[in-house]
Amino acid sequence: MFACTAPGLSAQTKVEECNIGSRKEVAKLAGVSEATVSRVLNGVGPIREETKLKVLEAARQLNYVPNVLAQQLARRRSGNLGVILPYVPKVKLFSAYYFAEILSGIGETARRMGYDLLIIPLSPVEARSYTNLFQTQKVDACIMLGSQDTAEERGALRQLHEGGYPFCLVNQRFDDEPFKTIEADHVKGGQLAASHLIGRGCRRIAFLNGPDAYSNSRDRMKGYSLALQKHGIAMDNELLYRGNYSRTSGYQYAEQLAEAVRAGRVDGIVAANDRMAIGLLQGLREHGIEPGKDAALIGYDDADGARFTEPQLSSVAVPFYEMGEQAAQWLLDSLSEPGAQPDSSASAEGQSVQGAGDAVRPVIQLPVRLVPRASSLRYPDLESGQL
Amino acid sequence: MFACTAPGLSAQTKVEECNIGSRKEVAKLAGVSEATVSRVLNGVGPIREETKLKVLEAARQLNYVPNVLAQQLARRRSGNLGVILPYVPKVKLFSAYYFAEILSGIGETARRMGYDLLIIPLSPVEARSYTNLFQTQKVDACIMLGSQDTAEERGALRQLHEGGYPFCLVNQRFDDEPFKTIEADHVKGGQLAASHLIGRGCRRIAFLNGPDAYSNSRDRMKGYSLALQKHGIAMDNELLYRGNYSRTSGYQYAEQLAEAVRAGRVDGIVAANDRMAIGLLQGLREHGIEPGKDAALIGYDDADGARFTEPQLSSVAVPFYEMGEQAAQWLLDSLSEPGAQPDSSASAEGQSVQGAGDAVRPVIQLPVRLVPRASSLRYPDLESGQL
DNA sequence: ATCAACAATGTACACGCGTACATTGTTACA
DNA sequence: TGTAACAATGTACGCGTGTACATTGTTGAT
Repeated sequence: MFACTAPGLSAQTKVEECNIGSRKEVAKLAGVSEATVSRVLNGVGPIREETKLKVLEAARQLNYVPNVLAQQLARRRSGNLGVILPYVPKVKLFSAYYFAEILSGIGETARRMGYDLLIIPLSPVEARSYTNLFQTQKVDACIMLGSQDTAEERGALRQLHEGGYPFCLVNQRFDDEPFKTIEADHVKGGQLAASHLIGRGCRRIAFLNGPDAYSNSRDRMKGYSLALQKHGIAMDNELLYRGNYSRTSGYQYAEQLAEAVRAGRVDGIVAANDRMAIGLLQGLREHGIEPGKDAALIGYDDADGARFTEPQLSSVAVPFYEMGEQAAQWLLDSLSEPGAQPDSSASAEGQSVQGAGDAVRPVIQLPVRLVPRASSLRYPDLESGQL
Repeated sequence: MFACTAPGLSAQTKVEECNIGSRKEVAKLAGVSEATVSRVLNGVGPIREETKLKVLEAARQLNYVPNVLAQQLARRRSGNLGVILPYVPKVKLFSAYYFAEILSGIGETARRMGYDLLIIPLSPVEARSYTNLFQTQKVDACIMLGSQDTAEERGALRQLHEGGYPFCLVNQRFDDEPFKTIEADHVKGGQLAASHLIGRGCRRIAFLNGPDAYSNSRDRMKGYSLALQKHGIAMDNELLYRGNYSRTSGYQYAEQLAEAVRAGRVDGIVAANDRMAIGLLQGLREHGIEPGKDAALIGYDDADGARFTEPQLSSVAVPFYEMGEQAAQWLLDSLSEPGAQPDSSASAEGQSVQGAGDAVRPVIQLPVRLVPRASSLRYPDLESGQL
């Protein structure tokens, strides 16, 4: 009847029983009560060694595996760590370096801590309510990727926080909100990028930024402007461009920027991520501008692709993998803390926000690192008019 | 007491009750039995319109959300689609174009069909037993990514199949096994790649392949050799190289291949994936060989990076996203089929293998597509000795 | 000898849901 | 008018665990 009665194939693994025995059968075979079986398998309470062995042997013999679903119900814990992926039209999220790295970090940590990863791609249609996710008990905690600072999102997250549900944002900070957040020091990153170009002799530095709905966009902008200010270079609004972090959106500015470089109005470009930078780099070359020579170009993220281009793309490395690791670690640690009432952390952190303190704001910032490559070499002696 | 009693913040969303009411409370408020509540919410059996409204109103008022854990237990279905990720040392899997695309496809389809994605990264230590996953009821079905053809893996999958657990392999075929499989036509792909180079005038075509543990490696090899044979070019074992699909492993052969090109022993190179091709491309250029000019180079997969290089990399596009979609679709469809006994498909397909038939082998093959770019241009007039 | 303390185990129930079966009220048709 | 069919709902139980509490047997101190 069952497949395990199939003939010859794979005598490799001897399966003594094929259908999954339940706890009851184990108890009967071992000659003890179900409770004892449970205790043995969970290592709870004092058990006579002999009994323990009997139970374990019976379990082995029946090929017993506890039903996780039932455990979850009884324990009122799913053992799942949710990962929310935003819906971005026409973009395959996993394919973005950024997401892929963070997910890897989360996945590894979750595995180590005995949690499973429940991936939840947001639907484009349904209203954004995260509480539902927790109410159904599908997840014990949740990590939000790629969320944007919109009123709707802010509201949904507040509701979550007020409900005392543990969650953590990665690479997106909501100012004036007490949300757990892991991010990188993008102000510093923007500063590093711009300062690097300045150090290479650039004085007219364009900045191709991404949407302001991302705190990291705003942070990089701040860093860029700090760097200029520090070196006594005036900000020029004409040199600020806005893309959407796609390669295409970088490519689209190529003509305009090539013209500006040729006219001597731009001698260096900071792009807010590598995808845009790569698109831009290719476009510039098509328009006869050689990055690293006619103008310096630096990207951001230090994605794989930065090493594929010609010339190779200077960038700012962001520890996405580590950010994922830490987010998961932090969140899962907080679950096993003493005051693990869903309420506790909410109210505690609420205090720190109500009060003066920014000190206790639950935001962890990881450092970024400049990665200079050929695209930002730029020989100052080849200024403009060279072509 | 609860966080929802917090003051001012976010009057945005009125939550009438904060703690999750259970079915019992809804029943009481609506003045019906729990069974009726259940029926209304699941749309089962005939219900009087008036009762239905009463129940729905009560549920709304109590902010009732069914406990998924309990549903899963009662229904004996988790509603989770498992995705097994192999453990590859030092490789962040999500970051591979290949995985990212497939996962996106799976994710989208799963979402559409009401399933959640349970990501299961294999641990490096524990023995490879997949049955446990099903026995614990964590997943209803499972998609295997990146599995290799080893004795251990074969055994584990057989066990799964014999247990009647529904699973599906993606981009990896186990010959002589009745496993559900979605792959691409890599024989054709290898043929396309090699034929393309031949069409561009190449006659001494090196092949940088990946490990033979992957069926797609073997298939491409077959395609490569078919193409040569078809054009009357003799196979030369000296021209076969073996990498591990990493960029580094491509880079490592650069010196050797540059030398061969220079010596006129090689005028075209097929690489079995883009990562190796990109590493190779960069290495070749460092050694003074210009792909697309001194020799033709073509990669495989048509990853993002293929458009980043200089010259841009010719490649063979593989519909990874669609493969993910179809795998998920197929698997989830099969769950709701009439003969949805875990046993049925196993025995049925077992037949087809015991018998003569290869016709019913549950393998779906998707087409691949040549994507010519600059790296395979190669002007025949610049044969060898040009440098 | 008595009784407290404790080890070891069994009994009983809760977890929150789905659903088979029983029950009641209504309709239609003989 | 009797009855079969059916609509609408309630009752009762199973899903497979975890665990509080009860029970029994043993030990050690009084």
